[in-house]
Amino acid sequence: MPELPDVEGFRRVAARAAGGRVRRVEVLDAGVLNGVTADRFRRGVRGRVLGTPRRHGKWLAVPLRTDGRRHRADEPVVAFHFGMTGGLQWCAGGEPRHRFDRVVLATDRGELRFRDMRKLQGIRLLSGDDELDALFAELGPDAAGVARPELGELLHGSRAAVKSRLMDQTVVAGLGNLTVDETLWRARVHPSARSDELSDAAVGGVHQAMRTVLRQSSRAGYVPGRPSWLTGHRDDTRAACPRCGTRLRRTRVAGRTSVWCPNCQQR
DNA sequence: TTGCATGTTCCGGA
DNA sequence: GTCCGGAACATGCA
Repeated sequence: MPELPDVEGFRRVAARAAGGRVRRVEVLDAGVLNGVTADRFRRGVRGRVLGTPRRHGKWLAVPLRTDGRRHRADEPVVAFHFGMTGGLQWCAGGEPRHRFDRVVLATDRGELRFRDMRKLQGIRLLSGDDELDALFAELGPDAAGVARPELGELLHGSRAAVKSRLMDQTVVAGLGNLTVDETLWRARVHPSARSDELSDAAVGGVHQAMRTVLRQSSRAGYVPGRPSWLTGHRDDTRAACPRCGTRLRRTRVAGRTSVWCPNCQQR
């Protein structure tokens, strides 16, 4: 599931764990650790206090501290990426483990559990803020905060299909297949339209639609399948456009299944 | 059994 | 050399 809104939900989950000291680190499947051994991960995290979580795009960073009230720049940071199937859970009541729980950070107050079926990206242990900054520097601006003029420059900088441009995390960070389809449908822009050929009005429409989609989805912690949204109709191969009633189309754009309305979103 | 999945990365052709 | 689209990746499910 995880796109920006889902990760925003995971940030709120992690915020519940903030302030807790990690008493025990359980690596149930080291396959989710990226660039760090289970041993080193355990040693790096155990005994430290979980700080205020920070999200950029689809990444979630949890700074750690040992003593004192604040995380210092030279203290480690745990960075989570959830791939397509990952998630974070806060369990304070001794709930039973899930079969896809891969890493558990147990504090005095409860457990933060990283759950992931497919193990595509996983967890990194960064040595400090420099490494975190370097990681985030590879990404474009966060989609929830990008300003319209900047989005215009980013979109106009490429001849690629607007959908693949918006999905490119080094251009704008946080959008995925669902949020992009929803955004383009709202903005009435064809997913295969060339990014550099979008009019200023189209860029403005994309920007506004993106902000609305992300704001409302982030509040829920997922992209809602409301009747008035496109997302609720993705799985129905015969669904009609919620806006005009035309039969929706499903094609592959930028290598992913894309749902769009041939009437509302003309090239 | 087959195809598909809301993630990223890598390869090859234009 | 750069850019872009598609395949590949690992795993479970409909």
